[in-house]
Order: sequence, then structure tokens, then C-alpha cells
Amino acid sequence: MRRFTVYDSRTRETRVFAPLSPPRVGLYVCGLTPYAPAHVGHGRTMTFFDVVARALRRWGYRVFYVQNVTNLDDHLIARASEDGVDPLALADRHFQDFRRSMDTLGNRSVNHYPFATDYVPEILAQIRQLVEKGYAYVADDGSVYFSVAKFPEYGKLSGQKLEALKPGARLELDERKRAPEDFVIWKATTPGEPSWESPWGPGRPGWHIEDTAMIFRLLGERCDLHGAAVDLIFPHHEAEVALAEAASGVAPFANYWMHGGLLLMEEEKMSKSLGNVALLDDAIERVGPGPLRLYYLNAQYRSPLVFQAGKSLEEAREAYSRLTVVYDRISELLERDGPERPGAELPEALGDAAEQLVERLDTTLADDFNTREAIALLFGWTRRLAEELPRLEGYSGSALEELAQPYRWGEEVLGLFVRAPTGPTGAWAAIVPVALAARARARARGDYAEADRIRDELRAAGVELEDDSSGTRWRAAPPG
RNA sequence: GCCAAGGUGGCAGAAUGGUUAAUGCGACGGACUGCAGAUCCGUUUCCUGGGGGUUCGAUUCCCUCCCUUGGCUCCA
Repeated sequence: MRRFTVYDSRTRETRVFAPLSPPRVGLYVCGLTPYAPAHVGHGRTMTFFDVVARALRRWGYRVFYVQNVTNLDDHLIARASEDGVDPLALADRHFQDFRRSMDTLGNRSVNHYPFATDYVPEILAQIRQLVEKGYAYVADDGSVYFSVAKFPEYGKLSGQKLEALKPGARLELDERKRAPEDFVIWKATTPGEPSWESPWGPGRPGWHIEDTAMIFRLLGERCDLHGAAVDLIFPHHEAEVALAEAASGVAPFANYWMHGGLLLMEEEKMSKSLGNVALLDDAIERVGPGPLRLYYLNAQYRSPLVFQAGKSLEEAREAYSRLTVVYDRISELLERDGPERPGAELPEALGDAAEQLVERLDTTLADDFNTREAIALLFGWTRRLAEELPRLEGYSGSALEELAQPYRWGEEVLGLFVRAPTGPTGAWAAIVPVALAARARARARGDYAEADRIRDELRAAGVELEDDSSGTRWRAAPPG
């Protein structure tokens, strides 16, 4: 297992990671409440934690990655009643869309997506435990509240002081609560809402408790890594800490807290309630998964990242095509001729450099997931090989494999370079070469009008041609 | 007001108590090309919010001020 460090927002310092029971690592990331389509901010957070899981697995840890789905809450109920549909069905539909987006983006490292409503027995058991221990109380209407005053350490994760919280603008007064900072963990339901039987009457889970109940069930009373974006530190994660540590009596609940920076929409947080949302699927469709991942991972994960509507994606697309030019060529040659293709072996210095670079990539990422620096190293490799571009054709399959190693690393760990299965396939693969041969003959006899006509027709059909010294190559036109 | 994270070239964004402050985008110049595109090469030596302090040396450490963003019970 490779040693790595991680910035722990609980202790506010960068710490060497030590799993509770190596080599297993329990990773829990707060997923979303699927009441609307996912936006590019969700994409950033999920892509980052996907890289965390990929890296840990590469380094020999056995990661169990859980990402919950809050498939029932006030938003969902409100939205569903507007549309006249069932809230659980609405959540399910949006979650399926989210899964598809994640899949396209290359975020496939989650082992389990538990739904809140599938853990009602665990949630009820934890609530009962909290009531018995005196941390929670039952209100007149059958709702159950967590009594923040009973957990004096409340505020330790976010650095908030309870006294400072009281004047908080959004703290609602509610006569069912004993104190304004108490939060609901079991909501008495009104008729028509999905509800479950409980010792306190029909109700549904509050927000924070689903996470602790799921974690206790799936990962244990403590977990190794708990993550999400920073906007969840307070109150959500603070509440989780209180619930979990009160219930179990064991601390710390999460050994390491990781909080990713937000994606800002032109200097302002993107959020559903502000309405300044760029949809994730639109971004994927516009530039494809590779450039989008490059954009996300191109910044330190804790820094805020400003999303500039057109510009950010355009720039990422340009940068991505620079980054992939050598790897694309290597992949083409290997695909065309197979790994046994004959040719020159690699100069020793270049082979060594490739090997050393892979090691350096791992150590760079092991420094609090410095994806940006790793990407800079990959650009450096590309710059070095770019000069070899005309000579690539002459290398053997194994030499090309060696040159590709840093890119393979980028594929495995960062999820870059995944080739979207779009563009001309099947019949195209047979027709295009015929057209190219005809065009080559036209060019040879100086009939450029004919050559350009062929090129234009292929372009209209979505095939871009590129002439270079070795002949003409073709590819699917980039999206957009 | 309180709690956090930030402020680096035209732009996006790294890093570091010390020779030319990474990388990418853009721009400019060149190579290649029938043209175009793609690609390659070169240039973009005067970029670390203001003010103090510690130090032989600060962009980095400390203090302070200013500004931005987030949180202060909807949020990835």
C-alpha cells in the first residue's frame, strides 16, 4: 500500500492516511438529492472522489465506496406534487439519469448507491438508540429531534460556536423544538406523503440521519474517509458527527473528512435555488467526457473553480487535444498493427524516463491528490514526445507500449483518454479509405477541385481529414 | 457580525524559505501544406492584493488591512 497524505478538514491539517483496518478503506461520499438534473458542480465533486477511489485501488487499498441517494425529502415532495407524480418515482428517474451521466463521464468507482428509503429500519434503530440515551426527544406531533445541547462538542467540525449560531438568519423557530438549533431526525408525516410506521407514529427520515444509519450498517461505526463539497460541512456533516458519536460513543466518526471546493458560476456559487445552473449533460455533450474531466482535475480540488460558460469548456477542449495528440497516434498504431508490430526498440533514456514518470505521477498524486501537478507532468511528457511524432511510426509495439505508460496511468487513475464510442464506425471504416484513395489520386494529378470536393463531402458527413507528411488521416469531427 | 477557503501573467490555474515562478489557453512569429486544417518549433525576459515584521534571502512564515467566494439549519 502506497503511503499518501490527505488534507483533513476535521483537524485542518494534511495528514498521512492510515486506514482503520488495512487494506480495507471505507469511503463515503454524500450523493445528491435527485429532484432535478445534475449540474456541472456535481460533476466536479463526483469526478474528484472517483479519482480518489481509483488512486487508492491502484495503490493497493481495498476501497468500498458508498454514495448515498436522498430519494425522499421536502424538495422532492414539493416538486413531485407540482408535477403530480410520486416523489419516489421522481427521485428514481433523476437518479437513473445521474447514473447515466456518471457512466459517460467515466465515474464508475462507486460500489454501492444506497437509497435512504431502503434503510428505514436502520434509521429507526438509530433514532431509538438516541432517544434511549437521552440525545433525542419526541415532539408532540410524533417528530423526533436531536437535542444539540446534549452533545457539547457540537460545532467542532465546522468551527462554529453554538452561541454564534443562535442569531443565524435562517434558524427557524418551531414550537415543537426545545431549542432552535435542534434538528429533526424523524419527521411526522402529513397524509399523502410517503411514510413508514414507527414507535412515534407514521413518519419519514430527517436529512442527516440517513447517512449515519447507512454508514453504521455498511461501513461500521467509524469510517475512514468521508467526503463531499464544502457546502455540506455545516450543518450536514456537523449533524452527522453529533448523531454518530452520540449513538456509538466512539470518536472520531470519520477518520478523515475531505471537502472539495465548489464550482462557481462566474464568481457565484451555482445552485439550484439561484437558478444559475449549467447542466452536466449539456457540458458532456458539448465537449465530451475527456475535456470535462481535464477541466475538473486541472485545479486543486479544494480551491473554488470558476466556470465560465463557453470559455472554460473551449479551453479544456483545446488543452485536451494537445494532451492527447501523441497518445492518440500511439493508440492508432497499436490498434492497426497490434502489440507485436515490428520496429525499433526504444532508446534506453526514453524508456527510463517513462518509467520514472509513472512513479512520479503516483508520488505527486499521493500528496493530497494533486491532480493538477500530475496533469502538468503529462503535458510535459507530451511535449517531449511531440518531437518524436514523425518517428513514432518506426517504433516496435513494445516500444510504443513503454511510451504509452504515463498515458495509461492517466487513463487508469484520472480517467482521462477514454475514447467515446462515437463517430464513423462499421460501414464508414470501409467507405472512408476508398474515398481517401480517390482523393489521393486526384491530388496526385493536380485536380484539387475534385480533392476538395471529396474533403467537403466527408466533412459534411462528419469526417474530418488531415493531410500530413505520412498521408491523410481521418477522424470523427469533434462534437460541437 | 461569527466560522472557513482564497487573492499569482491577457485568461485559467500550480509550486516553492534560495539559480530563468510549472502547466495549459490565448496572442505573435516560424516550419509543414496545392489550399485548408491539424501538428510541430520559438517568443510572450518587466505576474505572487496593500502595509508592516522575522530572515543573509519571503510569493512561501508571522501580524494587520483590503477584496472575493462559501457556510451560519435547502445545497456536490
